[in-house]
Amino acid sequence: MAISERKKKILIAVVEEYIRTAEPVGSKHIAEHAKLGCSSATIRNELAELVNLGYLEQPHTSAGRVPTPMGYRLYVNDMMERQRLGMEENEELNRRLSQRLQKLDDSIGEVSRLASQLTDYPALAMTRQAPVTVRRFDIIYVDANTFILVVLLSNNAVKNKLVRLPISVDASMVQKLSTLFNASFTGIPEEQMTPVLIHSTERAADDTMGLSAVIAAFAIEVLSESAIPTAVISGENRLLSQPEFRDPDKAHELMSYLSGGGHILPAPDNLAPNDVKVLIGPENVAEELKNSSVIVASYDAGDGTKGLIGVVGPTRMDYSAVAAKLSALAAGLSRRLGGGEAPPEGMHNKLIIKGDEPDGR
Amino acid sequence: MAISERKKKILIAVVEEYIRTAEPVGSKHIAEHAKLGCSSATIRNELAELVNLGYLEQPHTSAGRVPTPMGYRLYVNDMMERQRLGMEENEELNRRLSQRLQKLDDSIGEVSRLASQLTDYPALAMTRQAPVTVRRFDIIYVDANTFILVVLLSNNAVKNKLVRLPISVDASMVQKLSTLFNASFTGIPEEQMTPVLIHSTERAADDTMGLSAVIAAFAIEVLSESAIPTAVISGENRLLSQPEFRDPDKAHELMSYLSGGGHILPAPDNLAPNDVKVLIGPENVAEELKNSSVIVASYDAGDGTKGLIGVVGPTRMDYSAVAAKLSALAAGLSRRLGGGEAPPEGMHNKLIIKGDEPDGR
DNA sequence: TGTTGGCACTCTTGCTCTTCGAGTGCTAAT
DNA sequence: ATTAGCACTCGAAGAGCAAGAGTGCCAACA
Repeated sequence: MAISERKKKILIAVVEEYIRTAEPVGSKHIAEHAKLGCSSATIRNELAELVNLGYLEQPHTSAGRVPTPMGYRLYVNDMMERQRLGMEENEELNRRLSQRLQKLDDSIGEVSRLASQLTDYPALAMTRQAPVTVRRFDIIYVDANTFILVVLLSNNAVKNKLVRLPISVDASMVQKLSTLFNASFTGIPEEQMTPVLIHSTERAADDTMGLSAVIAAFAIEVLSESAIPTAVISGENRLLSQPEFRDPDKAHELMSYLSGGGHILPAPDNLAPNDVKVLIGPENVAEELKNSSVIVASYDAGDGTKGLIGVVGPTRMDYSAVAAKLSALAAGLSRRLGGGEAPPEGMHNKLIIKGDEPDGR
Repeated sequence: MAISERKKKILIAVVEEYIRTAEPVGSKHIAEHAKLGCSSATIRNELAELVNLGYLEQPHTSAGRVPTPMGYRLYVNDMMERQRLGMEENEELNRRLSQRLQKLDDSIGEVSRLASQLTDYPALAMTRQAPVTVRRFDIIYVDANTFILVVLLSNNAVKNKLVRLPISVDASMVQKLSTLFNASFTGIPEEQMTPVLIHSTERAADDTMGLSAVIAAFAIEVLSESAIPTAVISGENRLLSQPEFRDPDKAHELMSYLSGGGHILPAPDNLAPNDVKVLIGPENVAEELKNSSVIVASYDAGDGTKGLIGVVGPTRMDYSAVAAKLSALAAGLSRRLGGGEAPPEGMHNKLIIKGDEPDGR
């Protein structure tokens, strides 16, 4: 159903004013500020119709109007100015982004923090790995009781583990095992690392001390860790600056749901890279999010790995600004992490450096 | 100044009841519940004196009494029942602890989360590394354009990085560099990895492609990363369930201070391992914490690395229970991470609560 | 001297009642 | 179709009031 041009303008005025002030918007205000050439009475009539159509509602009879989720949806779909970040702003963003990605660990956490800082809402970042395999095993012999396992994964991540043994092993055994594992454990998914396979490797190497089991266990652990998507949320406290969360119970409910992890973000794959998706109020599946909105952008980290950056806020959220920022952020990430083609702007990183992971224990 | 036995009992009653209910405690209640053989009038007299002495205060003339920071301090120093965790509870704790420490990465984050879950307050964990050095370099040659840098640090952590080069290198060069770095870059602190040293290595290896610089940069990066203490906070949202943070502004203030990082915890070293320290209200240095209390336990992660686990809450905090839990957690961590000698599982170390000068200002 | 019952006093909390103002819906005039 | 005008509604804010909890103090008592 098409609605008149004037209704659109009025709806826009209500949504944007409400986003700005969090107060119900009255007809008088619109008449004065949105420059349509008509009086508040006319606008009152229009507003009444918009309420009938379901785009607006009033908290009580003698208050101004507030957008419904349906109203926001119409606004987002058809009317929203698709903001673009200014040049300086974009550069600033990219500067901060590359600064953070240099950190050794936890780049996903850094991304999440950055998104939250930029938008001033709680933000959430996750990556979902395409199924990975081990591309290569290395075993560094440190001393008779100690060696370091290093595996290079198909997504170019490197994982390692320091292994200490109660008994001593000689270097040749380690060498032999390394060769065997590279022969039969590379390129296969976790499920195929069966006890049978492990056992046969053990025999082939004359390994009486269960080293094969240790190595295989590590491989399996690494692969299964990579399979579960990791999500990091940050900036939860920013919720509290929103007037709709002045009620500590509401705030607490949502915040503990958020800290619970990343069931928040929608299906990971059905988003084209650099696409931005908006979920308004009841459009969210989770009960806890029915009064909130979520904006998600996806990026492509190369090697089939997809990532999402999302932001959570009240339905009265600055969709336009947040969408623009997330979109720019996702684009920046895709550019930096994504497939081989070198980033156009990156004169400074001659070497393309890809992740690592510490271990410690 | 010594105060009478009865005053002590009354103070204890007030503190514990207030901790439980967050409501000012009246004389009648004490007369009925704390079984001293005297009437509410007597208690009123005693309460008035305790107010004069500065241990209690009343929000307004006709309300019950509430402990002052000084009152809490006296309670914590002299009167608190040193709680000990029950056997089952302790086992449960250790079970959950070892479960979490198995995770590949981010064990400090897991510790922080566990502490927060156990105590139901926001928790913070950090480690401060003793100065580390590289114990060993390994360079895994993957292909002509790619190799993996692996360094083993003096604290047994292993760090790695995948390096891709725009040009090709042969394996022998990599081998040579590896030997050279092991000869001159191991066992030295970051400051001694000077451009001069790097340059001389470069010449010694006939390295015209700046590989030495890449490797040295990685070593420096790793060492400097290890030097900065990392702190992870979690469970901030639990603040919101405390009545004293029903005011969203107060909650927001503290929460954003907390997410800001770990300036919260006090001097890291002057705590003996497994010691517990309590900072009450104004005893905290940070302005934002003057109305809150902090309980910290330290543990020894071996190799000179110290760690802290802390919990933040309102001054009306269950000092006894939280101190017991943190102490048990710290003991568990020391046992698992710490140097060779493992304290026997069952016997827990003596719980020492270290007082602070009640001066505050 | 320390303890206790009693009583007047104080101050918060929760309630109702009122006022005020913003914003509406409707009607009649343009 | 628009507009001015007006009566009406409803929430927010404040005043006033009663109830209740808890105190401080005094006089009596062991």
